Amino acid sequence: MIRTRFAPSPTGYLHIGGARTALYAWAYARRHGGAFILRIEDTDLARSTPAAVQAIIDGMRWLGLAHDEGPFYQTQRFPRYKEVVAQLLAAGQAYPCYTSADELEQLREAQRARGEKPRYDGRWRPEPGRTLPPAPPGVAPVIRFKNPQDGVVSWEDGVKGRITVANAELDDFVIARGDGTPTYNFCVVVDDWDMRISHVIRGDDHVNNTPRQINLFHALGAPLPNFAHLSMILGDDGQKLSKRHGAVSVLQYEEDGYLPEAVLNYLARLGWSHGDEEIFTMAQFCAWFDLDHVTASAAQFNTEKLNWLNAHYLKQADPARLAAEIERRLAGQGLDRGHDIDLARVATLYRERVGNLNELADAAHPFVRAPHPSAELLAQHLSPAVREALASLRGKFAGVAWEQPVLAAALKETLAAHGMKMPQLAIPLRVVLLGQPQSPAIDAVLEVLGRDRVCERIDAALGPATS
RNA sequence: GACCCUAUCGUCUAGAGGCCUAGGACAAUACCCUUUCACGGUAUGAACCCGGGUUCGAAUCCCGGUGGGGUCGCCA
Repeated sequence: MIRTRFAPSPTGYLHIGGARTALYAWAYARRHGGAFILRIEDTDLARSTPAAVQAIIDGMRWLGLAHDEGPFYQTQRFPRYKEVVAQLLAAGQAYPCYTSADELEQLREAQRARGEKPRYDGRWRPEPGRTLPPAPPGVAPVIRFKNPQDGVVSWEDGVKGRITVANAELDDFVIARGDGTPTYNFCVVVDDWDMRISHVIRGDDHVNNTPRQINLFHALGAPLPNFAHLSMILGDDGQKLSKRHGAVSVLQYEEDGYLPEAVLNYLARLGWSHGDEEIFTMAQFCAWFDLDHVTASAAQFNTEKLNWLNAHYLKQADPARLAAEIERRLAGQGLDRGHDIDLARVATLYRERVGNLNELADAAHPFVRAPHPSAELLAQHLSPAVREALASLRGKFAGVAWEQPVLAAALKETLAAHGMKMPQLAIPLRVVLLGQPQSPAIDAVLEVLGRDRVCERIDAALGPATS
């Protein structure tokens, strides 16, 4: 049974890198008919917040990455961790350490000065034949894991291949703090063991933790899961993503008018490939996804390609769905009431010309509220000849059947009668009706706008002087 | 600094020794389509980090260099 998990720490929102990690872990489980587990790693009581938990869950929901089990919270598993710590202590595989934070800092400083890798020196590590100093009174010790000192730890990483680290590089890391709460490297192991995780798919930044965790698995007599480390995603500018720089919440993409399927497709393709396939559904992705084709090197985020995918999905999106999205956005501007425009028709008209939902809502704007083209714009487009043609067109519009072919015919008659070419009349008409010189085919716009609005707007533009 | 990882067009990538005069996609440029602007279509330019090996033959394997990234917390 394949079991994967996504294990974010709730210290912030779900960003694009986390989303991709979740996506790959999810797809891997789906691909193999396994289970995808959501686990909230909130052992850092000081930094974890319920709001962040909610933000992560909301982000996952927006993307449609449903978990089969969980969410599990590490803070609710403290008794279990305590039990395992006690077990390790009893077996002599962990020990209390009374070194203070200050002493540790001094130690690291000295090591750095000597050009060494800063690490705990094992001063409280019990060894046969070694006498430890008496425990300082009043100090609550941390518990450290007794890491093997010889040999190497080696594993076959699902994306990076064989990775080998010497135990001499590792120190005895803390598994429980002075206050008794367990720490990350310890909890992950106990959880992955208890939850029978078969494939640990996570960010690149955990590669260095893996050998320690493997040693812990061994000490616990637990079976080893497979590990796969995804390399990181760089910003559009090639710089590392951080809260300060470019790392935005996936929900920000929702705000910015992206469709979740576009974001998902983009993320799927960022760091993984299936030959030349660029556009595919999540069902296809799940059928194809494999670790072998995940790239080992870092990938740079490219907003333009995301935009292209978004435009692609917009073109084939259901008009009713788009109408709801437009409505939601218009509501945000207080424009959702007092109109009888069929927004689904507006969406059909514009969905292949815009890049995102916000642009779509902007395009719908003049359908819902009469535009106010500036005097300059009107002056620029409404020459006397144009006004004349417009007036006669207005006359035709009053009595004609309101259907696109009929409207097109009326337009052509007017053109012929006034010796004009289509753009000469269509562009001014666009300015008058929508407040801008570009739009979809003018006859289609006319039809969706409706007779009343069209006539009102032409009248308003021509003013009382013309009749 | 130490350790670990990594390196194909500007970007995402295909490529698992001969199929590569290196393929696709985004972006760029040009043209076509056209009722404007888009969309769409066609075409063009654009890359194997460097140096050594191994081999009849290397983008592909090995070593070194360089660049990039990660980690070195009683954070996760």
